[in-house]
Amino acid sequence: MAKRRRRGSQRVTMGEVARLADVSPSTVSLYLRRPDEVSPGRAEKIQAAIDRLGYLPNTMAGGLASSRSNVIGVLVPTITNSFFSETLETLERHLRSAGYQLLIGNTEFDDSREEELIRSILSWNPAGLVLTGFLHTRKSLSVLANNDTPIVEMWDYGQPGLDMVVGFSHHTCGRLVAEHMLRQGRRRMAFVSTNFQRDVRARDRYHGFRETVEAAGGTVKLRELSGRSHAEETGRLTRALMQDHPEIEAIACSNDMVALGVLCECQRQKWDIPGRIALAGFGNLDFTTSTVPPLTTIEPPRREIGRHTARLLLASLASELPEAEKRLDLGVRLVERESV
Amino acid sequence: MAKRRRRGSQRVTMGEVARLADVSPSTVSLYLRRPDEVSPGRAEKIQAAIDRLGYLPNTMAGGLASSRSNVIGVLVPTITNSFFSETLETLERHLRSAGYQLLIGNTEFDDSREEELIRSILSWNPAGLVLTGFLHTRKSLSVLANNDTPIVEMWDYGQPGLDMVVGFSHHTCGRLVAEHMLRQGRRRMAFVSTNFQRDVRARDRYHGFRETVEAAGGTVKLRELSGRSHAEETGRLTRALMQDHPEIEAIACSNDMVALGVLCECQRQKWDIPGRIALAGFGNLDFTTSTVPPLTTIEPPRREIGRHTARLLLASLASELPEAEKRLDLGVRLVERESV
DNA sequence: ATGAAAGCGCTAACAG
DNA sequence: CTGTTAGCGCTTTCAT
Repeated sequence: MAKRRRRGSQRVTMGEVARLADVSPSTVSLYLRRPDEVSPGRAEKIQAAIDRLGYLPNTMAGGLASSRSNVIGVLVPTITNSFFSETLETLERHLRSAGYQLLIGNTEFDDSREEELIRSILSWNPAGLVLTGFLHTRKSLSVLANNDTPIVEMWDYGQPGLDMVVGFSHHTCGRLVAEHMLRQGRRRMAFVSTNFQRDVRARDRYHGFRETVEAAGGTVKLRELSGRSHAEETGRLTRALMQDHPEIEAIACSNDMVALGVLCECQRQKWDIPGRIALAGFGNLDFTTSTVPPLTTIEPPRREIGRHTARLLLASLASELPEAEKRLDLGVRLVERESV
Repeated sequence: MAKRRRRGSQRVTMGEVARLADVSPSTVSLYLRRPDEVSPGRAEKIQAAIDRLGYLPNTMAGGLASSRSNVIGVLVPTITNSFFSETLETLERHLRSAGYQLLIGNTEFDDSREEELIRSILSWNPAGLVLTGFLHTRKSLSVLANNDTPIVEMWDYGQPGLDMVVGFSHHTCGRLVAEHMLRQGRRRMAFVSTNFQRDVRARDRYHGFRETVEAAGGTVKLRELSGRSHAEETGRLTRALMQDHPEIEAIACSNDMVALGVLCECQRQKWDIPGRIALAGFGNLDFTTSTVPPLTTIEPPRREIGRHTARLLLASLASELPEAEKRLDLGVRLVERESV
């Protein structure tokens, strides 16, 4: 049944629909875009022809002719991470219901890959572009400058940005955790983190943490994983950390997965949390409510970022976004549970 | 500097490059596609013009003219799930290096959304299509039948499929866990699962588990979450389960996140694992090595699915795939740790 | 090796 | 409300 025409792009064209419905192609086109501007009788015949032939419009032809597209490019460091993937999911939902298609690119925390992806996405003539963070290569910047596509930089806040910004301050996250631990009387602290090279935002959180702790007269030992959060390495690092610095009273982690690794190691070593040691994460992942003890963490506005990014993009596309509303700090919230 | 032409699709065209390089547009086109078929001198001038103007080819125009595209559509139930997202990441890497762009769609475990997405992706005239599983609406099937796009159905195995298949048997996963538990002398079992409606594959694992246990004279109590794995609900369900059926000696979970919830609840209730109760998950997520005790689980070939899906697609696109190699069972592996 | 010409399938004025 | 007429920016024969 299938496989009739090899290399057969779109099988049935608008022209064929038009012929079958006995109207002109432009009427079909109009019907597809603004159905109620076509007389009911013809509309019906056109729809019948479409169904009969199984017609699917050719997006490329449409895009070329109208010189605009319903594509929105989104670049994230990795989709293998519930932070970004939940943002993506929300973004997709909102944008799709407005008729847009996401073109998702994985930069793998690599600026030059981002550059390549920006080019590749721009060549689709996208209606909008969403990037993660403020860090882009000089070349990316110049490509972007030559382009009037609306851009949202998300998941970060605090720098001017290229166009629109939707995020929050990671520095503040670190500060909030530090303040909370200090309040509980802890002074000797450590920060266990995924690799800073991979994740610049983890570094910002670290800086916020360290500055706050030190300003209060405390100390911070840093332990950086070699890559993404890896459970075994986290355990090993934690063990070594506690051996080298048995005085440590609190550990802040760059994210909840790392914190889970630390927590398990503490269970294993019978270091009571929060008696012997306090522990905090970042992300408020689902499991943090159920660990023993439940994990104190930071709730980042993952889905809100998606929602507002979509909103700003759509407003910008409709030229309805005043300059003053182009930057949005969504803020974060400390979730106090029992581990600190 | 920026914002010159509003609604200005592509700023610089191939024609302008051609003019600046003093060649014809078709030579530029040729240079872009097969650089070594133009004379070195002109090639150089063309490249200079491209750089000078910051030319980016218009993908839509190219696609329309050649009536083929470098798009490959991928439909997954959710990207918010490391199973699919790792497959996606791998798939993307392999396909991108072959010059393809992924168009990713989220079906949200909803057949009719899948149908809509299939149409939407097909309208891009994609070079290939990747779907998750075998379950599609009748309409999706008929749209697909009218189309000669290569299709891979992934993450499942055991049915004929539409074209190519890359996956593994979820039924086998359930069986492997059951056999392992039976071997350890357990008979009274339970299966705690994410919602079957959302995840048909979890149901297959359950069936594999149940059939094997019952064939050996054991029993299986089923507890189904109302949605995706939710830590609090998992804890609640586990507590109730153990209260209603204190005789239970082993719990198999539909995935590792659920297992983590159960494990934490057991810690909380001081039910020794595996002494009082054995526990197994599915997924071999990173944290499973570090929990106390480490979690026995099933390793699904997440990244292999991505790799082989890319391989089959590419081979099929090059018409180099014999019928016999269109179906691939990647198998799974039981990872025995200390929780069973 | 290069260029001229003819579209790809659709949209967007415009005229009726 | 409907049809005619031009393209959108590129690729692809086919000559040269």
